[in-house]
Amino acid sequence: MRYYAICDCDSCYASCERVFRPDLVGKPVVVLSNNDGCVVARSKEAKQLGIPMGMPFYQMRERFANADVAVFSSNYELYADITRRVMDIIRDASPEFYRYSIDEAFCVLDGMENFDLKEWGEQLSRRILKWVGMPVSIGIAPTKTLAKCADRFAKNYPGYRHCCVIDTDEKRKKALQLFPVKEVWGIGRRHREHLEGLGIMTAYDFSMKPRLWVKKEFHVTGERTWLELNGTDCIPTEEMGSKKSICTSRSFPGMIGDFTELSTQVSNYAARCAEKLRKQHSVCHLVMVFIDTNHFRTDLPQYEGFTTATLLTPDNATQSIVHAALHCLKAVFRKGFLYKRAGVIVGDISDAAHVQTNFIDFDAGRYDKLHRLDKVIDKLNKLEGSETVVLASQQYTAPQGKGKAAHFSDAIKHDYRSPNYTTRWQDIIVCK
DNA sequence: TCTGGGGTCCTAGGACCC
DNA sequence: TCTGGGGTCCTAGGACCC
Repeated sequence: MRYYAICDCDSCYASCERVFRPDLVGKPVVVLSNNDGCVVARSKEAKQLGIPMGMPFYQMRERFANADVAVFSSNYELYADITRRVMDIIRDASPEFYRYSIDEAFCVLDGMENFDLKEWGEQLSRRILKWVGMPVSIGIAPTKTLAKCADRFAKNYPGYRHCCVIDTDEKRKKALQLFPVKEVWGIGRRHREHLEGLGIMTAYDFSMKPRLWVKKEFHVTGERTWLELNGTDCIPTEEMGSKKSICTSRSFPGMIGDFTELSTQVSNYAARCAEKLRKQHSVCHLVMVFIDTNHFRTDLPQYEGFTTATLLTPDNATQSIVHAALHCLKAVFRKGFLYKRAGVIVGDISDAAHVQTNFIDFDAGRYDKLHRLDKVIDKLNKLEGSETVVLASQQYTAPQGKGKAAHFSDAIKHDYRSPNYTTRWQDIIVCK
């Protein structure tokens, strides 16, 4: 019998913040989205206070102060570094590893027939807590969906000591009977409404429905979930290959009506996409740009613009992507609206090693130059911090002598950001 | 004043082809 | 009155995930 383990950081962002703030252990902690917009992560204590996910910060500010909730702006540099350390430990401890998201990884536990899986999981969780300071829960079962259920038990009941194993049919049935159907991996809001409307409340109720009925009502994805709950392993362990599309988008702290200012933002997002492409050794053929007005401001005229451009030759050079994105922006921009959000998506992604050069656009010298330039820029930005070197179009100097050129990162509000303890020398902790 | 960001897969329906 | 049938590809939108 094959087993899967899901290893999942508990309240990941909040726990990352606590790694260097042990005084906050046991206290409510929340992490905010970009621009300190809304709550995107909560510690267990914050959840117990009834703070909902996605709640706008400005509506909670007072309540947070009263309840002594520690508030942090999101610090993805810190979270990326802490979780990388966690993932390294999991990778070392498991036969086959695949990272599923920033805070989760699946392991395929082949060849561990002689191991006590419960003991293995408990040890791994203890090791990560000791070495990195991150609490991790582990669920182990014959399918990924059941492992996710087990993980939930490991998280919610301290008696499991951070690891829950479903390895018999009795345990499976008992777990599913205690498990609300809406919390099953793969059951979202729409399916939940549908199921609960039919009186199907637990994962067990769902698992007992006839397979054909499930397929008719919930299509192949619902059928897969049903099979997995019944113990049939059918969600493929995909190779964490290259992404098929890459998106960089932001909401602005205020609103932007000026084309030049907007084009600075779009240039930055395009440059980020190009960087991400190079990092996974890919090129894209398609560049897409969208701009949206603030849909909360129903008193203002609304507009959502979206347009695409195809590159003559698939590419990942910053200059090429930025050029295409600005071309899109010109096409989609309408004067007279105040924009709140913009983004660049690159799609039709393929391997950089197999680029077919287009004859019309054939200029090997130009490509070679751009790519060498990007290599140097990437290196400098890695060494000296991102956005040390940027294209001119990424720099916007505000008119009327507002003074300083607005940098990409400066455009985002983050009043409660913690130091980058592990990635910047100037932020390193000093013992006094 | 202030309301996140980044992905995947599946399906239905239209365009188009023979 | 009578006006085929079957296949593929593409795209928009829905649903889900973290």
